[in-house]
This record gives sequence, C-alpha cells and structure tokens, in this order.
Amino acid sequence: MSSNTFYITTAISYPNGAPHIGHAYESVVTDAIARFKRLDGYDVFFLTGVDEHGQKMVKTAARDGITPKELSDRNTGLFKKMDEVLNVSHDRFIRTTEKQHHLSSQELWRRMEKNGDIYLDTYAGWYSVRQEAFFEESETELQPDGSRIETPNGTIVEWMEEQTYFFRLSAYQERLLAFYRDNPTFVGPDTRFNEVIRFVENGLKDLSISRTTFDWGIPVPGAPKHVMYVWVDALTNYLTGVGFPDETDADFRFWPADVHIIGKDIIRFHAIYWPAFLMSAGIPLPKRVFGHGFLLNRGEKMSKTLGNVMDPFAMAEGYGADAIRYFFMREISFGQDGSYSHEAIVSRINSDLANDYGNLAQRSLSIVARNCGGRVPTFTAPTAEDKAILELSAGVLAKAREHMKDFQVQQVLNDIWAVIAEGNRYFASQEPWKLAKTGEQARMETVLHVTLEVLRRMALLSQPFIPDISKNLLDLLGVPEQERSFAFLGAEPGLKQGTVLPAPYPLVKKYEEPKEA
RNA sequence: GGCGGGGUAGCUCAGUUGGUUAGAGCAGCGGAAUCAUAAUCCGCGUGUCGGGGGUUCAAGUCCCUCUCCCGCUACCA
Repeated sequence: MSSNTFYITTAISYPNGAPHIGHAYESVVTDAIARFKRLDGYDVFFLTGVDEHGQKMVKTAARDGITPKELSDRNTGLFKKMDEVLNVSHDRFIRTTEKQHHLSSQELWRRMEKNGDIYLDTYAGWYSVRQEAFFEESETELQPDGSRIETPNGTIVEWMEEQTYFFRLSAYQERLLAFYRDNPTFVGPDTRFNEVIRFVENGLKDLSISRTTFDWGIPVPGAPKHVMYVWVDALTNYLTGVGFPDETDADFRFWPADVHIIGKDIIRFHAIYWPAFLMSAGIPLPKRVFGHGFLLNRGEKMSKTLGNVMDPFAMAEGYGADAIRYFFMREISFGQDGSYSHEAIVSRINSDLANDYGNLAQRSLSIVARNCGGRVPTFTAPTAEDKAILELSAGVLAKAREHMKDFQVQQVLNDIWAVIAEGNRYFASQEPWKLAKTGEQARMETVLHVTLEVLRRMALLSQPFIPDISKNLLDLLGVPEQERSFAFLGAEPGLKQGTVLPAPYPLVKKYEEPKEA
C-alpha cells in the first residue's frame, strides 16, 4: 500500500517549567519540515505536546504549593502560546493527562504483557534522594562513619528495594541489532546511531517500568498501586496522537511515524526502548529518529546560574518570529550543537533577510511600480543570462528535496540564498534602471520579469522557514493563494504578465538597536 | 578505562573513491554603481590543513605515533 502520508513529531516537552529556547528550536525546525512536506504534496500530520507525569512534576508542584496538574496547566499554556507566537503549525497538541492517552498507554502495556515481556520483581540498589537516581555499587563509596556516598556527586545513598514491573528489554538485543542493520538510516545523525548500536551491543538489562513511590502517572492495568515509568507513558504519545488505541481512527493511517525529531539527550529512549516496546506489542516501528544538538549562548551552555537563558517570547518580540526561525535554521547545522548571540542574529536579519532578500524584492518591484504600470512586466526574447538564472532557480527544488531527506534545513537555505545572491548579481549586471532611462522598454520588462520570477520561486521555497515574510512577498508578486505549493515550481515561468500588483513596501525591516533611554 | 567523533584562513565551517596553484560565508581593505531598506556589485588571503614519522610518482585526504577538544558509557526527564 503506497501512501502519501508524512507523520512527524517533536518530543513532548516536560512542563515543570516555562519553555526555553531549546524547545523553541526543536519546534521551529520540526515545523519547517512539516510545512515543506505539506507544500510538496504530502498528507502531513504534525504532533507536539507535553509530557505531564513523573516524579519531577510532583516535586516541583510540591515546592510551589500546587498540584501537579495545576503546575502542568500553567506551563502547558505557555508551551501552546510559544507555538502560536513562533508560527508552529502542529495538527495536534497532545497532553499525556488526556483520557485517551491513558487508555492508549494501558493498551500498549497489556500488549507487552500479553507477549510475556512484563514481570514483577524487586528493584534494589543504592538510591540518592538528592539526585533522585540509583547508582551502581561501583559508583559508591563507604564513608568512615558507616554511611555511603555516590562518587559522581558525593551525595548520600541508601539501599532501597521496591517491587516494580520489569520490561524484558534484554530479550530484544538481537532483534534491535537486526532492525538497525536493516534500517541504516533509522537514527540520525550517524554518530548518534553508532553510539546507539554500541550501547545495544554491550548488552541490555531489563528495564524497571513501574513505580509505587508516587501516584502521578498512568495506573498499571490490574495493579493500581503502580504507575507506569514516565517514559513508557511519554513515548506512547506518538501512538495516541494518531488515534491509538482506536486503530480504526482516520488519523491512524499516519502510523508508523516517518520521523521523531528529538534532542540528542533522549536518543536512547527513542532508538532503543521505544522500538523494543513496539516490537513487543506487535506495532510497526517509526522510520526515523533524529537527534538535534543543543543551543549554546556564545558557545556556553545555558544555565540559570549563569543567567544566560533566553526566553523565546522575548526573542520573538524583539526580533520577530521569522527572524528567529531563519536564524536557527540557517546558522546551525541540524544535528550539531549551535551557538547564538545577539550580534549573530542581528547580522542574519540585516544581511540575509533585509539586504539580500527584502531589498532584491524592493529594488525590482519599485521599478516595476514606476515603469510597468504596477503590473507584472512582459517576458520576451530571453538572453543567455536570463535563461541561466531561470534554470538555476528552477533547480533548487530538487536539491531541497534531497537535503530534506536528511533534514538538512541549513543546506536548503544555503541553496535558496545562493540564488538570491545570484539574483542580485543578475540585477546589477542587467541594470534595468538604465534600460528605463534609455527607453529600452521590452528588454527592461524582460529583466524585471525574470527577477520577479526568480523571487516568486524563492518565496515559494522559503515558505516553510519564514512563512510570514514569504507570504508577504508572494502577495506583492500577485501570486494567488491557491498557487503557492511546490507544484507551481515548474521549469516554465509561473508569473502571469499583466497581473496588477500591490504597491511595494520594504519587505523586511532591519533590526535597529533600541535607543538608550 | 572502553568505544566513537573531531583539531583546515581572524570567526563559522566545506573539502567526493589520495591527483593539477586548498575553498565558501562572515569580518577586514580598496574600487564601481546609484534601481533599492546607504541596500548592491567587482577586486584583494605566503593558511606550518594540531606535532612527528611512514606508504606512494602524488596525502588535508591512507597507515603508525604523540598531543589537545568533544560525545556515549542505562532506569530525573
């Protein structure tokens, strides 16, 4: 059964705090991929949301004197708001406290249980309350006073025993390795895939997948004292999002997911646990998992103590949503860590967006307004130069599709901006303003027509990345709403001569430093 | 410690299966143009390609070694 569907997800965010720039980054890139696929004719489903359960939510809520649900409600509102502000076009925003998600997770659990992969046992080990984590005995040290500490951080550990359910992860080592061999692009970037494979090759231990020490989670079927380990619940969101456990739901046609876009820190959960759970439950596996890098503030890790945590709302307010989107995707190679700074963002806005892109539109459209009666000029007797740039611009779609296969959004933008730069060179060398003065109307109109056509194509292609700016340019070029998909990126010029155009205005405003008060 | 990835122009990085004078963008310097948001266009780089050794007619590109940086090395999410 061939299908034209494309199902893409972000990780679901943990709402124990407000969204930060890392969340914004993941949402924006995922959105651009989703938009690209939609424009390219795919039936797209884009899922994002929040992961509300887990011990950390309980702790943070207790600290603030509210319930976990209240904490989640408060922050979930901010995550939704962030997506709105950044023009993130998700098809569904899921919350793991939804009834359907509880049913979904419990159904997955039952299937894994039915397959014989879940058993009750004692989980015991050295536990640090401070670190909220268990440590291997080799990571601990007996103190002279008889207490024991864990050596990585030096906090006190206690021997803890807890009855929990286990997932027979150890049974999946060979099946996972075989799956990796058969699907060499399952995890990206490659370096992450290597780490995953090596990890699995070194042997897998069974996974403790329930907790009895708190109740903020999804009850285990038939064992109400247990709640599911939060990752079992969290990963299942990708199934819930498309209708599970109702496999007759219309949205379930999107499963399996084409790609989970996640941070590099949670690759193990997505590339090892998740496929194993699905294998156990007899559900098809996602096709790809891609782990992006982290954003660094001037090369330094963001931290509250350093006070260099950027607020996505303040950024959107200060620079504009498109500017942030563009910066994240142009400046950072997707998959690698990236650095941002005020200066770098301003430079991208002013050089790339305003000077190169916006100004090419403005300089050509203003001559059209003045010398062509504000209509799309006529195209006659193309020269070799005209043909060359038309051909160059027509070739970008194929390259973009190729780069998008590996989610290399930076490369797509590089290609688009290479054409814009060529457009400026073409415009400068053809000197249409001189043709206007010497009365060479036909030639002038052709040069302008070619320039506008190149702009039309680049505006279409830039829609996934900078939707607002692209829309405004397409409006200025008189491109009808229904002619803005990639289906209108053929080799033949798509602008219609004589179309009345609106009065041009500067497309992208430069960023100017606020005046000191 | 084990496994893996890196160290290329002031900055960020490209450099296919080893092959001619090692590239791009940004920054910097000089010039042109004046349609445009003073926006654009043209020109300008003697870089020990981390150090050393080796293989080869030929190495940034392969091998050895040294050195520095980074990632992974399971149950907070």
